[in-house]
Amino acid sequence: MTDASPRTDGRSDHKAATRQALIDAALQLFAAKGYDATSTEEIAEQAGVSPRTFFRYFETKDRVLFFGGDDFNRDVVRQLPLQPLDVDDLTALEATMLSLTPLVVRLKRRIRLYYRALDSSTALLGQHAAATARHHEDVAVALAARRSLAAPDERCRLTAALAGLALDRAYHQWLDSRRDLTGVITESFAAVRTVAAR
Amino acid sequence: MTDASPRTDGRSDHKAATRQALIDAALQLFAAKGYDATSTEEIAEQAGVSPRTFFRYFETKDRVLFFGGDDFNRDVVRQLPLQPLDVDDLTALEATMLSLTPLVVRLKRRIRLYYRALDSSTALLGQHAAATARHHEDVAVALAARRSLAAPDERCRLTAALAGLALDRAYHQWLDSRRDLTGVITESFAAVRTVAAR
DNA sequence: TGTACATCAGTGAACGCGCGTTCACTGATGTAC
DNA sequence: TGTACATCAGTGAACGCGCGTTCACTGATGTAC
Repeated sequence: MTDASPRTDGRSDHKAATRQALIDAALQLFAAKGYDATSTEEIAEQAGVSPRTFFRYFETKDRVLFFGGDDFNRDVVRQLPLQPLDVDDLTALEATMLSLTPLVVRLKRRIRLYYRALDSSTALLGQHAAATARHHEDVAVALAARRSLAAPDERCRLTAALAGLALDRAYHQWLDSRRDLTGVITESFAAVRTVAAR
Repeated sequence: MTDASPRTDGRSDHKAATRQALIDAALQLFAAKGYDATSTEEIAEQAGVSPRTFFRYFETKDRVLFFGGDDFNRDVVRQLPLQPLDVDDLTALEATMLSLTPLVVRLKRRIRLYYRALDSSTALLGQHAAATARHHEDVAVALAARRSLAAPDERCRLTAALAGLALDRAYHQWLDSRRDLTGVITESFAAVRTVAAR
C-alpha cells in the first residue's frame, strides 16, 4: 500500500496491483468460506496468478490480512502527545481515537471483512491477539512518556488495555449497526467508566 | 481428569495414567521448546506411547493443554449467585474470584506452564482467546440472571470482560512474583476502578 | 532512435514437514457361566 | 475355580492435505550508450 520508494513506473504499478488483487481475493474468500477452508492456492487462482506467487508477496498465509492495523496504532501513539496534560489518561486516549475516526470510517468495508475472517479461525484470532498485545505495549510506552516515566508501569499498561477493550467493543457495535462511529466510541468509554465505578 | 463414570478398575486407571502422562509430557516439552517446535510424535515418545495413541486421547494437538479452564469458569458462574445483591456487579465478580483462589493456588505450577506455552505460539493464543470469549459470555449470562434480565445486555458483557481483564493481569503478576494471589487480585480490581475514574 | 544488457515479477516442479485420518490388527484385562 | 468370550487400550503402516521452501527458469519492462 504505502511503498518505501514511491516512484511510479510500470513495474511497481503492476506489483502493487498484484498485491492488491491477492488481498482482495483473500478477504473475499475468507469471508465466504472461512480462513481455514481457504487455501493459498485458491487465493492465487482468484487473483489470477500462480500459487507460487502468493508467497512472493506474503511470508505466510495470515500476513495477507494484517495490513493497516500497525498503521492505525502508530497514528494513535503519534497523536496522543497532542492531548492536554490536565485530562486523565483514559480520556486522553479516547480523544485521540476519536480524532482518528475519519481514517477508520473510510476502511469500514475492509474492517468488517477482517473481523468476519477472525471469527472463522482461532489461528487468525491468535495473530490478532498477538498484534493487539504489541499495540497495547506501544500505547503504554506513549502513556509513560506523557507522565514523564522512563518506562511504562502497570498502570500505563492497564490503561492501554482498558482503552483497547473500549475501542474493540465500539468497533463491533459500529459494524453491527448503522450508528456513527464517534458516538459509539464515546458511549463505550462512558460504559467502561460506569461499570468500573463502585 | 473428572471421568463421567468414576468406577475404578485396572483399565480406566491405566487409561487415566496414560492421559496424564501425555499431558505432563506436553506441558514439559512446550515450556522447554515451545509449542510449535514440539511435535505430537515427541509428546507420545516422552509419554512412552506410540505416536498414534496421542490422537486417541486428544482430538487435536492443542486440546492437550485445555483442561481445567472450563471447570474454573463453571465454578465462577455457580458461585456468583451467592454474592449479595447490594454490591455492584464488578465487586461481586471480584469476590467470587477471590473465593475460588484456593483451587487456583493448588494449580500454580500448571498454570505457569500453560501461560509459558501460550507465549510460545500464536496458534495457541488463538485457542485461549476463543475459550476466554466463551467464558466471558457465560459470565455475562450469569450477570444477566443476577439482574433479572432474560438475556445479557452490553453492560453485562462489558462487566464480564473487565473482570476477565483484571483477573488475567492479576494472574500474570502472581506468576511473576511471590506475592499472595488474593492480594494481587484485590489490587488489580482496584487499579481498574482507579484508572477508569475520570 | 536503436541496439545490448540488466533487472525483476512471475512461473513450474519437486520436496520436506507435521497434523490428523483410516484400516486392520494385537494383546491384555475384565466378565459370563 | 477354570474355561470361553468380549471388550477395549494401544499399535503399525500408509495416506491426504496444505503450508512453506528451494532451485532453476522465462519473459516483460526499464536503462545505458
